[in-house]
Amino acid sequence: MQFSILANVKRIIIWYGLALAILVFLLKFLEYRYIVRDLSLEFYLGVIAVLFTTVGIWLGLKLTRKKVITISAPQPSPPDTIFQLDEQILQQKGISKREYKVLELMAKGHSNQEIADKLFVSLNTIKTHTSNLFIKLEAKRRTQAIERAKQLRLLP
Amino acid sequence: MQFSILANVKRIIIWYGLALAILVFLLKFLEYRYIVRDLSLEFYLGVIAVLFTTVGIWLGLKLTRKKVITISAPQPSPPDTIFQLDEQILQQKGISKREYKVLELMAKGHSNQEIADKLFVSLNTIKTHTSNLFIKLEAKRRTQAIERAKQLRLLP
DNA sequence: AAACCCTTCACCCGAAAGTATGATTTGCAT
DNA sequence: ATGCAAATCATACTTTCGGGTGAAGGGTTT
Repeated sequence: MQFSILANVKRIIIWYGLALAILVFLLKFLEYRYIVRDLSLEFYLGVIAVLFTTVGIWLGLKLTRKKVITISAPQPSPPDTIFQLDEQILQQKGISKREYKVLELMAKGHSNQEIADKLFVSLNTIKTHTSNLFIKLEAKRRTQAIERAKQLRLLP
Repeated sequence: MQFSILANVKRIIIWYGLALAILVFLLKFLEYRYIVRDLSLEFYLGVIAVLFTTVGIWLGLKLTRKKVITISAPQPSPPDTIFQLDEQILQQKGISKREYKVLELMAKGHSNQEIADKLFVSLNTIKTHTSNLFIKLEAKRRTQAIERAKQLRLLP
């Protein structure tokens, strides 16, 4: 929500006053022409109340529109710019193909065991790869390695 | 979190009618006692209008706060690179401010201890936050939580 | 006042991650 | 063939994570 609230308030007040004036005029007009005394004060009050409650609700909604939630809006993830791997940096950092594969799976949130299963190697092998990755990416943790890799355009 | 809308509406209507009745009574009473014809119809209308606009705004706020009304607003997500946090999803997932702060620092590659130091709280507190985050993001690991959060547009 | 959420913190325990070191095999280049 | 990097695996050990549970205080809503 990026618009001036103050600017809008002024307009709202103007509209508010205008609506009120028109309404009063309309009622006066009707009162002395057609309906006259058939309708009691209670009726008028009711009409006004309902009308302005509606206005109020509308205002309330408008003012807090940002808080309205969406029930189902699954983001179809990346409509982003097409990711282009920077292989130069890959070579520059001395990251091998296998290590990069591990890095990818790591970034997807897989555990070492899951990566091992996916690549049909042992857990220890993955540990070795990750350890080497951390050294080459100057990271202490996998989350740090992932962040580093994204900054280096090694990951989308 | 869903709850009975109908039950609330019934109560609101009752209160609404009651307030209206009381107001009418009050006005009638005043009309024939003290103020009488000094005040014009316009004045009454104005008072009623303002009053019920207030009620309306209050209602609007209450309704939106309770998330009863849902208006889907699927944003097309402009091709620019500026990250726009999707607060709707944040609320939808029930992620608190503190939890989000932790999530941010987590995504930057910090350990729980580092996050604790940065936020001046204990390690155990961060552990609680992360645990709750994993539940809310349906993740088993921090790397998975980060990946999930990025897909949900909660993180750049 | 009661119910509820957020934030904070604690303790325990098991699982996963990370460190260090060493070994074997394979493919590729000198 | 020799040397070397890559890939594989192992053992042992430390650190970090994560799950489960409980609880206290502050704030808001009912």
